[in-house]
Amino acid sequence: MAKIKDVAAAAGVSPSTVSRVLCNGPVSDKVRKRVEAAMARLDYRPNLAARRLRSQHTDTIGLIVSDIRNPFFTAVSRAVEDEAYRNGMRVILCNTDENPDKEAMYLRLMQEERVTGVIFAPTRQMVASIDPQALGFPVVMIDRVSADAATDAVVLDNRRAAAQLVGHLLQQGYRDIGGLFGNTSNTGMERHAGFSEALQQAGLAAPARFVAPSVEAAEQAVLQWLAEPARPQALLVSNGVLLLGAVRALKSAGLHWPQDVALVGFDNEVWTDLLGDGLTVVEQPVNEIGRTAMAMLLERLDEPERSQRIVVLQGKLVVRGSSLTL
Amino acid sequence: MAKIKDVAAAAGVSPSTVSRVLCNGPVSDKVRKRVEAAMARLDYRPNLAARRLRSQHTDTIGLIVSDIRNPFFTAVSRAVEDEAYRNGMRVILCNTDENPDKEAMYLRLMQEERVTGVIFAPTRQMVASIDPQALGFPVVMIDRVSADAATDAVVLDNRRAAAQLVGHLLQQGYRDIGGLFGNTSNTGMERHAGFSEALQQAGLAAPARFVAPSVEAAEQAVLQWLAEPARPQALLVSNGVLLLGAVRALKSAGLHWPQDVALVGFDNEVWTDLLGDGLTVVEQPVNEIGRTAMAMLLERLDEPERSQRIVVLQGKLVVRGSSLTL
DNA sequence: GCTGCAATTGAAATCGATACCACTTTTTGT
DNA sequence: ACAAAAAGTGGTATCGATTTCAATTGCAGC
Repeated sequence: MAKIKDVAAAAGVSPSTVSRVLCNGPVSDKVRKRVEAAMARLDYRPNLAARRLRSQHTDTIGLIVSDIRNPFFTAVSRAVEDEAYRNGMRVILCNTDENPDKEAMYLRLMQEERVTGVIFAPTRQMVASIDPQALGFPVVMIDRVSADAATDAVVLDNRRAAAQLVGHLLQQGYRDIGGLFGNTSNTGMERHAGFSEALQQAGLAAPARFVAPSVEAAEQAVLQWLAEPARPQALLVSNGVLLLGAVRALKSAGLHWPQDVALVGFDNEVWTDLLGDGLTVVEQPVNEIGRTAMAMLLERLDEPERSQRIVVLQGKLVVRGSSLTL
Repeated sequence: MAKIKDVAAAAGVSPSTVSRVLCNGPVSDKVRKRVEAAMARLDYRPNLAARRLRSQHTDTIGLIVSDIRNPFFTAVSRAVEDEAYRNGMRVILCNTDENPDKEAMYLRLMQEERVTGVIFAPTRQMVASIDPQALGFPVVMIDRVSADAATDAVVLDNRRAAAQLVGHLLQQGYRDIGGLFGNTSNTGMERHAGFSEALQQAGLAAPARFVAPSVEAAEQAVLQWLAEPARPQALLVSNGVLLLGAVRALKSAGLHWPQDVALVGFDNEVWTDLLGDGLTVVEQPVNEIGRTAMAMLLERLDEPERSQRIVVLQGKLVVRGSSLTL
């Protein structure tokens, strides 16, 4: 494979000049044309490893999520990647499966890659221990931040979104409302907080359960809950994965919404409006989350010393049949 | 950030020795311990760019798909990434949006990255023009290969799968069967071939339509088709994305399956068993596809001269309510 | 105690680009 | 027309690791 020296020889110039052509440095048009012709003739491809080593910038960002198969992360990833490539950056994607060991391992990998920055959806254990200073690159957290995080972040207004769902259920006449939340992420905790507050303000109890963030765990929990005598009239479910589990549970128990139990949740996944009269959900602005995270990372790189910033985005309540009046 | 020289100085050895510790070369236990202590003390992280440049292997593979938001590719990607990381390799993910220009651009990027190999789901236009020799790295194609491809490949037995669906519909008593296929991928073409053959063998017509691979295009096409007087009794839809469009179309037209029209398709997405009595589909072995593709890439790297190999996997017919007897 | 071989270690070259500096040529201003 | 500034070009050092080769050490066998 041709290298810069070969191109230089073929074009009758120095390697420096070829490099300048590559980087849009000052080169006369005549020479630039000759060099470009030589590159084309030799089918030259600059070696990015060499370039990164010498120039000390990798133009690469890390994107660390729990599981790309979660449609929320799929959508966010896609938005991040588009925005990254648009800015001439590469993305390294990592799945942690909510496993703090994997998180640590991938953060280490990011250091070895000398990434320019990282966009990270951390588990609850990890949130507080992320220190961009020690890591050596800026971090933008998404989806699961707490107030004590030391980085920029893009989050949904989880409390408010949960409260909105509760408010909607109250307005529809429901009083016995249960909440199901993921136990590994801060997001679950915040949604739980919003859920509790809203119900307490209404003077109602706020029975909540916490499960591992998997379809199966949610399905089992819901099955069990609905089999109990004190079954809630309505169920609020904290994210799309758990919501799928809840739907499966209702289906296998032969229960229907909203007659047997009303169901509301988070994440406007493609199937939520196909089921019966549709599921009422809070839709997250997934594209905006991804785009914003990438934009914040770029801004931070531009201006490393600016103060920490947290962008809070609002969800959109999408009312469908699963939460109608009894 | 500490470099190998600093570690060497701290441990009182030469950089060569540190490098040997890093690469499990021959080092005495005593020295190895000292070096490892020094690394830990300095929080040393090897610079992968430097390592790649010098060692001439990047341990990185490219994964080029049309859109990670397509659940089929999501699942395959995840499998590829797991298998890659398990073998100490990094993955660079690219979305081409079925756009040949983007495909070319990303292949070029892969050359600049000096990737070890690429796993690629190409558009129909691209399939024949991929030449691993010219590219400089081995390629394993997935999902959309034709007989004239010059690379290793992992594919579903698309003809047979389509024929299976048709056979199932025939057995259930359907005779007017229409097919909807994506017009950008070879996969669509093969499924169409299997569909046509099966119907011709039964002495029946095989009306088929081709659309852009998007939910919207499929929805519109199905709406229009079902509004025509010569509406088919059953519809076979070529992949999960189009299937979603078809479901939306039926819903908005107020039609029900299987009474108004039977519906079968590809890709066992999470929502296919939640709708009514469920959708009959062929499930692709997504994990196996990803794992196998990665494994084939590794084998090819191990043995560059071995003859081209195509692994054909079988889909699994999952019968549900959408295709029951009239 | 000496020889020979294997196991360790170090010195220096190298991977392929960019950065920096110095030098030449061209352009600009007066 | 001349000085000063700007533009264009080449030479060389350098990024941070691995690799190669040579040198040293340790140890077994006699």
